[in-house]
Amino acid sequence: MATKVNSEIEKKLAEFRRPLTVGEVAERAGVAVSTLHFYEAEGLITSWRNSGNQRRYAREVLRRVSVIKVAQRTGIPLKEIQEALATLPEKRTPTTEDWKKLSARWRGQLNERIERLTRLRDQLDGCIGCGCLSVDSCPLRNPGDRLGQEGAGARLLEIPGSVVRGQ
Amino acid sequence: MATKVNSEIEKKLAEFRRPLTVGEVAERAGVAVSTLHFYEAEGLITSWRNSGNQRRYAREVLRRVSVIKVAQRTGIPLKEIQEALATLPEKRTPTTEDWKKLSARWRGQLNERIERLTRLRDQLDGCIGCGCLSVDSCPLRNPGDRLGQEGAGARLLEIPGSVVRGQ
DNA sequence: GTAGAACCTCAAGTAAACTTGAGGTCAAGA
DNA sequence: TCTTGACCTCAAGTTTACTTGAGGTTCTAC
Repeated sequence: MATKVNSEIEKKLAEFRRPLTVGEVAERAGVAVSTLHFYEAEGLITSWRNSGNQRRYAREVLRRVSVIKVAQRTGIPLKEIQEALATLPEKRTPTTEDWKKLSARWRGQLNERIERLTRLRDQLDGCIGCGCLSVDSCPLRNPGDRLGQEGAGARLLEIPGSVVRGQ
Repeated sequence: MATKVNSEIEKKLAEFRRPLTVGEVAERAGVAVSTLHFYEAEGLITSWRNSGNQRRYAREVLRRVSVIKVAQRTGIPLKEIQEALATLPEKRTPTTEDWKKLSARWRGQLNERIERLTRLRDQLDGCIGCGCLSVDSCPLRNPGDRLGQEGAGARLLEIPGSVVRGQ
């Protein structure tokens, strides 16, 4: 009897530990299969291959993908996310502590973004309609923080060239 | 004597009304010349040509460019900025009231973005390090607002395909 | 054992917002 | 007049984060 119960438990354990296919990861993580291919190529996640050359994933990858998406929503570019993830231990499965460090790292950036946007909103209220926008002293026209303004998109657009040489 | 003073004043007025070249606009607005070409091609600003086919700008363009840049920093994509600017009167020079309408329109969006980021930060604090990230009930993994998340970059990245079919 | 779903690779395409380059014209000062 | 800097056009390149497509293999269930 006991052996029967044990084998049941083992079955479940085995199922739980069973590696995931790309399709499964895509489904559960809510991303496209092509995205997983892409993340792997960029070194954000890893996998191994089965005998037929198909990708297999450890369950841990689900959390990784979640973290990637959360970080992206805060406006952090993939490259930075990759760097942050690279600080996670490779040998052992990352612990709660490991993840918390990442969280702390990103929380600061998020706060900065929020502050910048808040300042911008306050200035927008007072500034955009008035005459000062056409004058050099307007805070909107000459923001102190000219680099790394806004998320991946805007950051890309404001660093190279135009802003460096002007503004 | 009076005529001399008058001619001085007229000189200054003429100087003030003198149309600007691309180079001048670029310098004063803090953008690259190529950016102005680009904005013009996209219908964000206008110019006329002199006899030698060079662009000339009304001074008003400086304010327009400022507004464009401010709007961009709030995370509004150029296309939307173009649409908003298109609501400005073409015949007369836009008044303070005209600009205020734009400001109001964008302030709402800015507020939304700030709120979303703030929620995200609060969730990040409680969530990323805990176990719930791997579970479907985690707010970070299943944010209620899946569309139009974040600025131009992220919005682009989250609308098409992957998210629609998953998450 | 075979159909059909799922997977593989690699190249190319997409979107936004510009920049860079080539090849040529225009304007202002010595 | 001549040189040099500022302009012009148009095509192509850049970055991020993926997606799409073509052409081919593997898995799974009947």
